[in-house]
Amino acid sequence: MVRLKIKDILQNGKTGEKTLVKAWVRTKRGSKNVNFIALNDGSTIHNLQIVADTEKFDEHLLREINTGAALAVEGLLTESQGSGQNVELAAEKIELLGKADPEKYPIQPKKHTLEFLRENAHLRFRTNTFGAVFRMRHAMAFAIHNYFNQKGFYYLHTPIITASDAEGAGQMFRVSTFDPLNPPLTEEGKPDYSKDFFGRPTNLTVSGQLEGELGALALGEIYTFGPTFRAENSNTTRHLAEFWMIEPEMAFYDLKDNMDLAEEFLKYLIRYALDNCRDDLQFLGNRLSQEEKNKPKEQRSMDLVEKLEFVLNSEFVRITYTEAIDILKNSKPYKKKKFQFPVDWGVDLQSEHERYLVEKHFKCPVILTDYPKAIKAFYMKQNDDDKTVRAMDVLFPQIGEIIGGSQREESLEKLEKRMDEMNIPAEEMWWYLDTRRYGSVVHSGFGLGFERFVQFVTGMGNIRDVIAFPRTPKSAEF
RNA sequence: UCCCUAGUAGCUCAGUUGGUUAGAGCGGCGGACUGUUAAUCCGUAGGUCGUAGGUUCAAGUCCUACCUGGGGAGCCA
Repeated sequence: MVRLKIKDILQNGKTGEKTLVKAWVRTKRGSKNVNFIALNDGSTIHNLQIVADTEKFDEHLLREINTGAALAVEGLLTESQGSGQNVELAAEKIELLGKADPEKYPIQPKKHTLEFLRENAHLRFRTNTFGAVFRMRHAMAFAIHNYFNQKGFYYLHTPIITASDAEGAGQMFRVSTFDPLNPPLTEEGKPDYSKDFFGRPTNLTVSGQLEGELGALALGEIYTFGPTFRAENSNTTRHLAEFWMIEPEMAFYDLKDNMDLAEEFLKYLIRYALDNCRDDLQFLGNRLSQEEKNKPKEQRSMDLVEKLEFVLNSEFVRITYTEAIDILKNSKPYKKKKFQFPVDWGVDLQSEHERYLVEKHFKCPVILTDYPKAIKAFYMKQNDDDKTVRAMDVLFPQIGEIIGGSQREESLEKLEKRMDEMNIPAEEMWWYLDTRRYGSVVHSGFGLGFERFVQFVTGMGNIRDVIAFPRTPKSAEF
């Protein structure tokens, strides 16, 4: 007999049909004559109710059907007499596949805090919340590939181990096969990396962008989607030491094309979520408003589905950094000295400033462009004013910068000059500079932090709750 | 890394200005109940009060250090 997924049973199951399910017990209730077992197999947020007449089954077996246990149940699908569900399974055969000791199993049918579940990350998939989050995470990953594939982008696998730290995007994790207590030494007494595995110092990648550009300048449009590593000692709800990033890179795209793509891309993903993840979104939305129901009304966030629809239907505001500074300088919080950090042309915007622009002033996603060159990376296209570069940051409500990108500098001369100014060793980057040497063209790209996007779309407040096994400072369990 | 905050039963928390045998709800277990919806009712077990020092006649409560969690900031995606 073929096992059916609970999602299919609830959607297409016909009453009167013999049905087999294999799943885990969420709750069991019952009286003398009948037991009700709520089963979940991960295919949907919804449970299938099993009805077991106590006289049909061994008392010992029924006693071992506890929360967390795995069952195979065969029976007739019937119309439900109760009000919580349309159909239920009248059990004829129950096999206990794996028991779960109720004295020890940590996930009990009660409200658990996210912090507790994080410490039980190996079992938290079995909760409604994390089931919904990880189904949605999958859907978003799938939609990303879908989007780029249908636009003719190629999925490029850039290296995870890299010898260049040219991007300077923070601290890197060293990759080495040396015995830390006893590395081969040079005559000066330093570790002799020429004897290490790669014959040179190597690290885990902080970005696939530079390699991505190499691909784009031949294949046309590429994207990367892979793990990224930062050894920063960041302890926030939006940082991980290991996270996933999407980095499209496109030949012949200028900054406007880049912005258009970023906006269309984000909207595609949001629409995909609304079209394909309704039940999970509904559940996560309800969870959120439950959590916030004690907050004063003005502090509550918008309903999750409403928020997604709002972003989908709004046009992202596009302004320059310089215009943003003007707006901030004329803002109420600035005049009342409410901002903690200074606002002046040339300084990087702080999250309080970004949040003001997005949440208070424009009340919709904002794309900021043309930042001062001093606060941006060496590879960004320099404007004719000699002060700014063709950078773009997409700012979202609540999470701030979700996308950072730019048009890339295609002039070899300008790029070399800029690298020299910023003390970036051009010799080591000969392969990158070769793209500007041979057939250089206008091109652009951006990076999207996958977990931050999943946070946005699920409404989860802490980034550690949208990745299965979070890696953060002092934390690499599981 | 900095600032704030917390660590008491499996979980969520209470524990008065330091003062006898450390409490509740949920969960667990036992029982009752003719279809329940995280069911309900009755009963019951369960705690070296994060770790190490210190102050005191007396520390869950005060002090110091460390560990871990959470919130905010910085760095950034």
